[in-house]
This record gives sequence, structure tokens and C-alpha cells, in this order.
Amino acid sequence: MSLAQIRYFVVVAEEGNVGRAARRLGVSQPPLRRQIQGLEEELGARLFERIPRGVRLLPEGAVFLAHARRILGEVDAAVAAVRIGRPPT
Amino acid sequence: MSLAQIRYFVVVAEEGNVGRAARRLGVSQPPLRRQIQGLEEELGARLFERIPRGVRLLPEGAVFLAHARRILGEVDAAVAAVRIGRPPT
DNA sequence: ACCCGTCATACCGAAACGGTATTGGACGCG
DNA sequence: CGCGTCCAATACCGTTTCGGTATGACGGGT
Repeated sequence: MSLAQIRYFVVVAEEGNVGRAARRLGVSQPPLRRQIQGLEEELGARLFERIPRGVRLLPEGAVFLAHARRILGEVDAAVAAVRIGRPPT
Repeated sequence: MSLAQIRYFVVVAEEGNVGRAARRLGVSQPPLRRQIQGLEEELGARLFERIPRGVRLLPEGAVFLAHARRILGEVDAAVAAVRIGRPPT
């Protein structure tokens, strides 16, 4: 599992649409879909289901989403903590 | 930044020795060193200094270490949460 | 029936990763 | 003061992973 996968997952969950999430992330749709699929396989759980105009979070996806946001928040905090007193050179 | 880098960093910090950390992680020393170097560059801060028999955490490294452990703990929690009720098939 | 939106699959080139071999540098010992 | 030892650092290479383009499959709406 990678941080990129987690970030991708959060955006797809927020958009409910893989293609739109891809545009927002600045990547194309196929790699994004593959990363999500890889995440599902690694977790051993399906996170989304297909619906007419996109995808919808399954219950397990919702559970993971909360954790995912926490992880990304921690990462940001870690970066910020190290950068204190270190303006962009 | 990747989760692998964070995991590598924690082990190097614990061992105080890149080569030993590499053996413990099951990778070889050069890639491990490069990952650490990449992490330092991305953070814009040096995390270790060289000492006679290995490396020593700098103050900023210690700050990052605490965050790193939290991140890894959150990741484990996320995985565990999704796996509830899903014993290894 | 046709078109449009969306995810899925196939294939390819580029970038990242890890491995082996080697070098460089500092400490410790005679 | 040189020499061996113990590390991290660098060079180079093969493999794997990743992202991109092109295309297919499936459904809904008009």
C-alpha cells in the first residue's frame, strides 16, 4: 500500500466518479482505476461498487475513508513539523 | 514521500546503522540509503548525521520519527479495521 | 436504434526500485 | 605514521512499477 493509493482513494470516494477524480488528480483514468483495484486486492475487500454514473462507496470503503483521511492528515503534520523554521529556499 | 520510505526511516533511526537496518528490512544497503536521502531531500531537512559506527538522528529527525510512528500505526489500524470479520481465506 | 457517459482492458514507453560491485572516508591499532 | 577495518556513499545495471494512449464493453437516456 502506498500513500499515492490512499490519496487516490480519497479523491475517488469524494467524487464518486473515477474519470472526474482522475482529472482532479492530474492523472488519467486507467492508472487511477488500477491503483484503486490494487488497493482493494491488498486489503482483501471491495471498497466501491459500480452505479449508473460512477462508483459508490461500500460500507467497508467508508470505514477505510475515515482512516485514510487521518493518515493523510498525519503525513501533512509530519511534513509541517519538520519544515518549521525552514522557509522555501 | 512513500510509506516504504517512512518504514525505512524508522528502522534506520532505531538501529543507528544503515547496513544493519538494511539486513533487518531484507533489502540491501544502497537502496535503503537512497530512500533515506530522497526523504531528506523531499523534506528539505537532514535527518541523520554520520558518526563513527553509523548514523545518529538529528533533532529534526527525532521530530519526524515521532510522526512517522504515528503514521505507521494509523496505517495498521486502517488495514485492521477493513479486515474485521474477514479472516484469511 | 443511436449516442453519450463511464468504467474496463490491452499495450507501450518512461521512471522508480532494488541488486552487485566498488569507492571513499574515518577510526583504531600496531 | 601507515594499515586494516568498518561504515556509508557512488556507479552501474536489470527488473518492476507506473502512467499514458487507444480501444472495448456496458448501461441510460432521448
